Amino acid sequence: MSNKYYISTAIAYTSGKPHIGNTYEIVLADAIARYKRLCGYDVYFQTGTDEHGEKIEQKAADNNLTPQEYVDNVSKEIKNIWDVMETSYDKFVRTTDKKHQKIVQDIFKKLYDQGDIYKGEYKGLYCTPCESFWTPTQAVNNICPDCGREVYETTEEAYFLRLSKYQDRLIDYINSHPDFITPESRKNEMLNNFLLPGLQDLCVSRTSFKWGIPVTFDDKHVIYVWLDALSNYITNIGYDVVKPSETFQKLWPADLHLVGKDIIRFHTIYWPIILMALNLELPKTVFGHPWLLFGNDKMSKSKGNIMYADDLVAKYGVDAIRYYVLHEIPYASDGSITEELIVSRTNADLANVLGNLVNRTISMAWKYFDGYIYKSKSNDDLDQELIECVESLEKKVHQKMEEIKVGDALDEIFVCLRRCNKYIDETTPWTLYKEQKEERLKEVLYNLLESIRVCTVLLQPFINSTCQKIFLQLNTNDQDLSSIKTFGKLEDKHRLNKPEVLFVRHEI
RNA sequence: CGCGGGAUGGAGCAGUCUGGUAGCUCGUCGGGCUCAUAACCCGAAGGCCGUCGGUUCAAAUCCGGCUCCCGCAACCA
Repeated sequence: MSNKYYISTAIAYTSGKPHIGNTYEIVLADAIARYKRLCGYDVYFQTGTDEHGEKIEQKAADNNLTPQEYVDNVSKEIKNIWDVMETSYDKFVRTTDKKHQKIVQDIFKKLYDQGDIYKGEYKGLYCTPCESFWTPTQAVNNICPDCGREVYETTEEAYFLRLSKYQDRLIDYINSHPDFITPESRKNEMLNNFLLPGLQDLCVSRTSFKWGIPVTFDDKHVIYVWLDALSNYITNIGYDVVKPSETFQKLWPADLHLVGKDIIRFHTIYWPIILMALNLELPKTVFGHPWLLFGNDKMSKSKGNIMYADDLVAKYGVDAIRYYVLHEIPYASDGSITEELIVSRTNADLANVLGNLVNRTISMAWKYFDGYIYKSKSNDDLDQELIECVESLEKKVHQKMEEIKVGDALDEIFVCLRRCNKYIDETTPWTLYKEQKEERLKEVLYNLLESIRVCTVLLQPFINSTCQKIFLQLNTNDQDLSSIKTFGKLEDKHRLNKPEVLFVRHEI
């Protein structure tokens, strides 16, 4: 029984620097990947960049670079942002990798040979800057609905993927696998808008530009985006049209594809059909996550409301930004980000609830016992209430994470942290100290420190750096899930390190 | 009548499936405490749960009409 877990993000398009909304996905994937590792899974976490297409060709030309030089730069920039966000991907793939290109060519040929790809003609209204075709109802008055520029009637010889052939199989699959597309509203969209009315075949090649993977048997054509980009999920883990590797056998099918809601269609219709045509299993779950809006508006350069992850991290710290995006996007509806919101969220949760709790508790341990802690066996009602809250936490977090409700999982942990702050006021350690109730004071501090430790163990997937700082202050190596199965892992007569402020408060 | 999601105290959300004193975070006001990062804890004010009608002993919750907002609507990262 393999306990592998294969999680992916969509690969980022190298048309420019990704903004905080684009960066959300990698952070979300990272939190899930780290959580699964904490749970003992053998996790494989893949991300990367999608580097072909006409838009890239033009951008490169605008910058007086070759397309390869251009994507090398942007891919590096994207990878850097992923690193700034402290994401723990196992592999960063690029669609310009030789190996990927070769296997995509093999896949294209295989599908052609077996009749799933055929040569035809594409006719439609095309917007060159947007690199996209539009239907007459979309492009009213021949104006591109996306950029407002004029579209032109174009006819192009092209290869098509026979989607209709697999349509009924896919509908059955979706209906019999309720977890395949989440959230459920996305599933309905796919079924009602595309599958049930009947699929048109998908155009999978272009002759209008060169920057793409060539079709081996017809050199006018390059392979168009989706067959190239989607295949990254298998080409980088050892897929081969003749003999897939052992690694591939172990890792495929993927457990979770994380994608933006804008490209859910490609991942839940085109990709499954490509896989069916290759006679491969389908990924277990595709999650179409919502977006991060600036206030109520979509982030865009023309609106001038773009926020970049690296700028925000420089200003507020990586965990403040990770916490913000993970907490703020509920599950099915879009989230919102502004600097004011970041500041108030950071102050309220990270500085006031978490940071201050850790600081005041460790400060008391130093003030009253010179940094030593003493294990107790307390049975006070107040203690029991706190301990129950802490002992039930892992299960609650687990449930939320299984549903990919990361913000809710964080909320559960913060309920416990708030409970700790309340416990301090209930037990008033400073009074115990004055009244020289030393044994009780030891108990209270122990319960607090152990509660903090448990919460910290569970916070690791989300804000790892901060958790490492807390563990250092607690001076403990008990950081894995097995250490929180029973309350009371911190050892008797253990000595803490000095307290240090975890999050400074910001002014708006 | 294209499909789907939503409308809950000042803001953001949960609760709706499985009807029965409307809950959480932030904000406001009052109080407490002093270990701590002007933080923490307690209390209060503030909602006819979008609207109209129906079912029921009882509706935020079930059924129907209406209004408004949002997503999707095919080769767009």
